[in-house]
Amino acid sequence: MDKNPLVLLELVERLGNLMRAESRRVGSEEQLQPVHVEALVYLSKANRYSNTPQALAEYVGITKGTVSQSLLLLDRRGLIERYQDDLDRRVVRLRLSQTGEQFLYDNQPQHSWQQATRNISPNRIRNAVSALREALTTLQQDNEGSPFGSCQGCQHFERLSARAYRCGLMGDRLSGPETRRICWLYEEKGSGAEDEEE
Amino acid sequence: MDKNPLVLLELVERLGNLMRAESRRVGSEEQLQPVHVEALVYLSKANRYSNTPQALAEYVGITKGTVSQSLLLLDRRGLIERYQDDLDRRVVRLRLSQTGEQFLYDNQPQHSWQQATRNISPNRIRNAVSALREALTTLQQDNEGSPFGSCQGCQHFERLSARAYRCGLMGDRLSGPETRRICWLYEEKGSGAEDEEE
DNA sequence: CTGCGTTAGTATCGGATCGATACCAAAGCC
DNA sequence: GGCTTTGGTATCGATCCGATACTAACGCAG
Repeated sequence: MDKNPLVLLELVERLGNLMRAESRRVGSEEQLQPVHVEALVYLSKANRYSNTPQALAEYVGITKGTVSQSLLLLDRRGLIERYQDDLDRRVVRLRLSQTGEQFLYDNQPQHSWQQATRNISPNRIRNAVSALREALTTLQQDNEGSPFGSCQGCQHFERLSARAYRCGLMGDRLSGPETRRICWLYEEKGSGAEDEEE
Repeated sequence: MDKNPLVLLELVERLGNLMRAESRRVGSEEQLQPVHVEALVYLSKANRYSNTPQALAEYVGITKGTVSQSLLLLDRRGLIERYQDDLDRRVVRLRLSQTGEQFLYDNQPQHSWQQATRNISPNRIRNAVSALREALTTLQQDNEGSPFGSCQGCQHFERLSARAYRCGLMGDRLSGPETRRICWLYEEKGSGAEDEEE
């Protein structure tokens, strides 16, 4: 009786479908497609290494060409701002505009989810998170995809002092809040060797 | 620090995106879109109450018109069969054809997921399933959506004897395997009062 | 600095999804 | 028989999405 993993898959897919429908509902009054809402939510959580079209494309799983179109639309609507990177003038950096922030604040795409999970004990949620995180990590490795994660658990993360952090890969100082955002350079803390217990 | 639910949402959405990408990959050689693969997988798990275009539409979260198109395509390709219901001649019943079964068997859309979850202990998976199931139930209630579930946990499920089951709502006898398929008439067993422990 | 390969992003095109609307046929109910 | 409701289908227009080709900037070698 080892079909519990498939049951889990079914739940994940179905919840994903429902939340996509929710994105559709939220965006419909502003004529936004689900993928646009997803992009806005992503940008609200991206850090300085992941706020580019490329990272967004990889995150949502579509090609950079398509993402480029969506970003043009969001820019025309004034929901995001695009500006050039200082060092590498090829890369475009993205951030939510004031209007974009307001849109998310007004529409709360995640509200129904928070309602739906409010009666689940923190402990069970932590357990579920840990199980799904493991599935995600393995899945990403198998697909050669980029990782996406936040500083906790990243092997490049360094703590300089009580409230000063640093990314060892890029060498940048990081603020406390920034260490909790989505990063594109995330690499699982290998802790030396792999555990291979049966 | 109660943002764990949002972390869970992020994981669910990202895993959903990855599995959708997987569906795209699986279907690409047969020129099938992700939604077609999803439909085939759904039909492989649907029971006698849920193998209709309507139920499928509700399950994947798109309109019945769109689903109708997809089903026409799958029919033309010989992956599914459509036949009329005996009692209500408006309703169309769907089932996988031999070719459709073979397609799923050859391509194993769920293979990468099973790989990704093979090292997660059954216990953690069970916990995750239970937490997500609760989220799903609440979400569906809030959205007035149909439930979708299998007989275990459904209030209409009756056990006649060791190996004989029955759906109390429809009055039909059910075989053992059928009690594990996806049903559209699922209603959560209320069990009187809710547990509200902290 | 010149040339060459690589990378980030954009533009364009065609195929396909998707929602909206209208439509048809069967069922249920007086 | 009429009337409403329900399950599916057909058509249309908007939009996404992948594929391809393209531009501009970086990096490196010499």
